[in-house]
Amino acid sequence: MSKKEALLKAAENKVRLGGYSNFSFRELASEVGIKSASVHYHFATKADLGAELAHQYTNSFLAALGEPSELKASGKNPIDVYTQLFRRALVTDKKMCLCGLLGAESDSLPDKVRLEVKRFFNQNLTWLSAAHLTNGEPNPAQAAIQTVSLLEGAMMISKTLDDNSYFELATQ
Amino acid sequence: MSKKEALLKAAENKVRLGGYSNFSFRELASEVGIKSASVHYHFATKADLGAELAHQYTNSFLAALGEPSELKASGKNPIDVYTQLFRRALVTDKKMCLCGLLGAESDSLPDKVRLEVKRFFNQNLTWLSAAHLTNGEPNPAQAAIQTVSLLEGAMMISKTLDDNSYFELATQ
DNA sequence: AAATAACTACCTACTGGTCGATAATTTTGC
DNA sequence: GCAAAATTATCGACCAGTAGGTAGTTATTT
Repeated sequence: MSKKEALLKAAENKVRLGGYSNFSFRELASEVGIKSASVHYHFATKADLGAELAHQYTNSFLAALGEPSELKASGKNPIDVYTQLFRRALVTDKKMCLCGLLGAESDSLPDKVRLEVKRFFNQNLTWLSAAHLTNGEPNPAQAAIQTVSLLEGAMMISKTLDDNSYFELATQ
Repeated sequence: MSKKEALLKAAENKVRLGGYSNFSFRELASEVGIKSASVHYHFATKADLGAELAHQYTNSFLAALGEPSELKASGKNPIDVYTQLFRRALVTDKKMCLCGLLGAESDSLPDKVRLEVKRFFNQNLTWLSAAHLTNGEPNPAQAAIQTVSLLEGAMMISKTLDDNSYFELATQ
């Protein structure tokens, strides 16, 4: 893993625990074994780092999902696959969704970061609409916003109450 | 309004836009017309201020709701009343739910603040369970976590995408 | 020679928090 | 009724620590 990748990974962990202001160049640098000034070589500003982090997070997230039509073709319910991805983030990583956290504080985010968070949710809604459409839902757009809202909310509350059974109950 | 109340109000506005780290003693002080050192007279530490803020927010929120049984008795659906309170926060205040935002970053919060955020959700779940029970829901506890999850999630996404129609679609 | 990736040293701004002092007010004891 | 004591609410000055960011330098690799 390159230093740049290591910096992004370290930043992701911090942001998913406490938001955009929960990481500093000094902390990231010391975690990957360089100096804070060197972080500026890889990312000109903190906003650039945050934006690239959200961008790659979105890409990884969508890549992990696959295509709704292909999931359906292989006998899976794409909504279950989507739910499972959130569950893994909560249960395995024990962390919030990166964009769920950044979205909550989006009013105070630098423009380029906020833009990437918007991209995350727009892409998710597109994916979910397609998924609900293949499931024969009468109103896929509505089902899409309801699915992602429920999952983001249930994740946040389960984290807050430190009890994953709330997530299970909400998604059951 | 006393200086202390003004400080809490100023802090609420900041936190609801960008979380716990989005306010400083200096900012609050200058907004209410005192010096930052004087803020420490009213609140020993930042954590104390944050905890009292979340505590009062929870109390106001529950007071604004009223009792599920009384709402039902006066011909209202308590779940609609609950939804309406969230809608008002989003549409009128144009801000996130204080505890929705703090909950998302609860891993990085001082203990006493996190405790108050937990209290908010525990009280909300109790209220919602009672409300769904009066509505004759077969599984009130499940309906309760689903209701609050959907509302918190829809609020966050509507804020992020800067389009309240997502909230309307999700709650319709 | 140029690009890459790091460094040391430094800057200004801001953070939460502490200190002792100072008025103005309120409470208490005689 | 009044003086002493205590409480309330503020201040300026200061502190150590951290923030993001910059300038100029040094190796290493291409």
